[in-house]
Amino acid sequence: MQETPKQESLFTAIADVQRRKILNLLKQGEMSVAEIKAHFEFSGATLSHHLSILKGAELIRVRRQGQQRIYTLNLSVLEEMMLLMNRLLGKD
Amino acid sequence: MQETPKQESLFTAIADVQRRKILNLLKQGEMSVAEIKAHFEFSGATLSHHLSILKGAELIRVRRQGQQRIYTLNLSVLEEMMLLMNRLLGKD
DNA sequence: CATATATTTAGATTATCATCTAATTATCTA
DNA sequence: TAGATAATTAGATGATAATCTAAATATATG
Repeated sequence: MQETPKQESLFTAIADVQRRKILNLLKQGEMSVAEIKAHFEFSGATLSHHLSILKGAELIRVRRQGQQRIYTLNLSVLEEMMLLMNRLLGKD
Repeated sequence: MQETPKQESLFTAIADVQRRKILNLLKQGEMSVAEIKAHFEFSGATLSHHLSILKGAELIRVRRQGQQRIYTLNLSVLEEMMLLMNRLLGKD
């Protein structure tokens, strides 16, 4: 069974430890970039980069609220990710 | 919850598409290096490199059989991997 | 409208990683 | 034991990715 670019992007997205930390953080609930940033050492530009990769993989969603951007986990893609993992690792 | 080096190595191991293909291939059953190699374009040295990363993550096991080395999936670590994914992505 | 705040984008740098060829190790067999 | 076969290891190279600073964009507010 062939792997799609979208699936590829999921594996790439979770390959980085900082991005996994961001995902974990967002399990607490939606957060602005500044709120997320408060949990990390790296620059805002780097955070923006990671968020864009997570968003590209559709693991998170954004909405605008004034001058802030609020990020949330995208649960449906998380579920798809689990299916993918099952397929990669499972016996079917 | 803190991520261990072993868990880190699992995410790194599945990050590469070729390694994911190797895992998929081994779902068919155990194989020697030469048998695995027959499915890919890259050199034996590169294959050896990928196998060593998968082995480092304990996703596969090796045993010797004459001058060959036979690789098999390590199902217990695959299950652990699923738990990890659940924890990363799940709601708990 | 000018300035402040929030975030992203551009461009450069550095580190990591996949890959290669050549050399090495280990095993088998004539 | 010499030569052949199987696989790994060493060392180098090129590509990709994480990170930074500086600049740009967008929004809010005095």
